Amino acid sequence: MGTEVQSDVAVAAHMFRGFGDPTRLAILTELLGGERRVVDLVEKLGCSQSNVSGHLACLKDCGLITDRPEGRSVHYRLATTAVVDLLRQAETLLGEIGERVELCENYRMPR
Amino acid sequence: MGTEVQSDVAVAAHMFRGFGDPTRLAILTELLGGERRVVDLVEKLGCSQSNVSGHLACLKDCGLITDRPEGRSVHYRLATTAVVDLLRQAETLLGEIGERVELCENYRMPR
DNA sequence: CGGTATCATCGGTGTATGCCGATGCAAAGG
DNA sequence: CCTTTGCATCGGCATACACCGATGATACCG
Repeated sequence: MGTEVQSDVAVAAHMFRGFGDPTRLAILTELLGGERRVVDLVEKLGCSQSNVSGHLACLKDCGLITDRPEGRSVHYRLATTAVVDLLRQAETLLGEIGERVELCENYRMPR
Repeated sequence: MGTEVQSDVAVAAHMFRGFGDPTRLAILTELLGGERRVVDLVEKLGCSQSNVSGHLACLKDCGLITDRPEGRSVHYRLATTAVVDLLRQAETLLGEIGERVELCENYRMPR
């Protein structure tokens, strides 16, 4: 019982971590606009292709996104509307505490 | 606009990271049951008091929780119902992809 | 006043992970 | 075939950060 809750918390934290990286979140946000190819995301985000592919693999394994291979390219999209709902709820929360979050420096090294 | 979106993404990712640590998420989950003292959380979570205090400071600075000093003890609680809503939405999402998340090993979790 | 309880903060450490360039690999096109 | 294009994966750093024990700081109690 107690351990089960612990496990649930661990899984939930794992999922939140999927959203907790700027690059991954930028990918998810971009996918709000519909399917995107890897090369499109690379151009949009301005980071390396290997980096984007790595994050896509993570998001896919986590079940947050789905892929649709087509010829040489692979199209990615959000796996479920529940992801959209969570992002929208996050926007709501940010509307209330957004300023605070920016000020939080407890776990943020200067360099 | 573009840079603004980037900034928003960074802030949102920062907030998600608040939920993305097992200990912090366990704290937030425990606070779903109402106000808790630090010592209560320490006993419940079974980790060091300094660790709990550190996470509480982070969550507080991020605006996710609020504190209410009372004598020697400090009572913590969720700052807004929007936090509750986000946690509930996360449960919904986990209900759909929870199994997948457990299998994701691209970016391991800290122990 | 000492003594104790509650919590915050500091210093140090180990590790997870975000990043890149290089490489591997499959699908189109000539 | 050979080349090009689109992705995935590997090897390797660099560092953010989660953790603990020790130390302060404050309020309560005898």
